[in-house]
Amino acid sequence: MAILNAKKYRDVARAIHYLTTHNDAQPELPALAKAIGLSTSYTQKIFSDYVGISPKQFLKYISSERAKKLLRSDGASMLTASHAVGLSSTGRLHDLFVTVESMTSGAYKSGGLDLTISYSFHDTAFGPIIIASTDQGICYLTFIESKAHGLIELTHSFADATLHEDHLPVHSKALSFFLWDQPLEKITLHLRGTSFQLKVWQALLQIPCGGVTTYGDVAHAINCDKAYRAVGTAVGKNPISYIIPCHRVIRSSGALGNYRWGEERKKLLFTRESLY
DNA sequence: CTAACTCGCCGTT
DNA sequence: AACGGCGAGTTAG
Repeated sequence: MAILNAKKYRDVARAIHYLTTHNDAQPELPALAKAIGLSTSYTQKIFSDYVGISPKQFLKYISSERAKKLLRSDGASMLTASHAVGLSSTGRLHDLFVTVESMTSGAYKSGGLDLTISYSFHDTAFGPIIIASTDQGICYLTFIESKAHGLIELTHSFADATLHEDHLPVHSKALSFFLWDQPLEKITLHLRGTSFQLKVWQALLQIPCGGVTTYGDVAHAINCDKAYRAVGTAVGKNPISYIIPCHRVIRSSGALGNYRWGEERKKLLFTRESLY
C-alpha cells in the first residue's frame, strides 16, 4: 500500500481541502491541479493512489448522505457485543488484538516521572507518525507535521519522563495496524487517562475497520447516554491515533465532525476505510 | 429542503 | 465556572 511522507501528505491534504471548499463549483482536474500547484497528471496520480478514488468521485464519497447511509447500515449495532460474532467478517476488529493497561496514579499525575519512553518515526498510508512506548506498551502514537514538532508534543505530554529515540520491535507491531493485507499482531497499550476516558477509548476499539459510529452511540455503549458531549472531548484526547480508531466516530447529522489531526486527514481516513 | 442558531448535556481543568 | 471532536429542535433562507 502507498505510504505518505510529510510532503505528499500535505499535497493530498491540500487537494482534499480544495475540493471540499469548492464542491459547489464541480471542480475539474485542471482547476484542482492549478490550485495546489502541481501538474494535472501528477495530481491525478497522487490523489487516486492515496485516496483510492478519483478527485471527482471523492466529493460524492464524503457527502453527508453517504455518511448517513453508512451509519444506518451498521451504526447502532457497531458497538454491541453482537458484532464480534457476525458482523466482524466485514472488517478487522482492533479489540481482539489490543490489550489495554492503564498507568498507575503515580505516573499519571506526575507527567510520567519514573517512566522511560522510547520513540521512533515512521511514514504511513495516512502520513508521518511518531510512536512511543514504555516497558509496558505503546503509550503514544500521533500524526506529526515534522519530527521536531512531533518530539516537542511528546515531550510536552510526558514532561517528567526520560525519553530517547529507539526503534523497538513493539513499534513495528504497532505499525502493522496500518497495513491492510497483513495479519494484525497482538499489542499492548499503556494508557494514561481518567476512568471515563479509558471506557470511551475501549469502546472505540470495537468499531471495525470500515465501520462508523456516532458520539451519541459511543455514549450509549458506555451507559452514559446523555454524556455525548463529554464523549467528544474524551475521544479528542485519544493518545493512540489510528489503533484506537477515533476517526470512525462522526456526528449524527452525517457531518464528519472535528479531528485532532486535521479535518482533511479525517476525510482521507473515512474515505479510504469505507472503500475497504 | 439545507444551514445557521440556540440551548441543554456532562466530564475536565 | 467555562469549555469542548455533540445533538435535537427551531428558524431563516
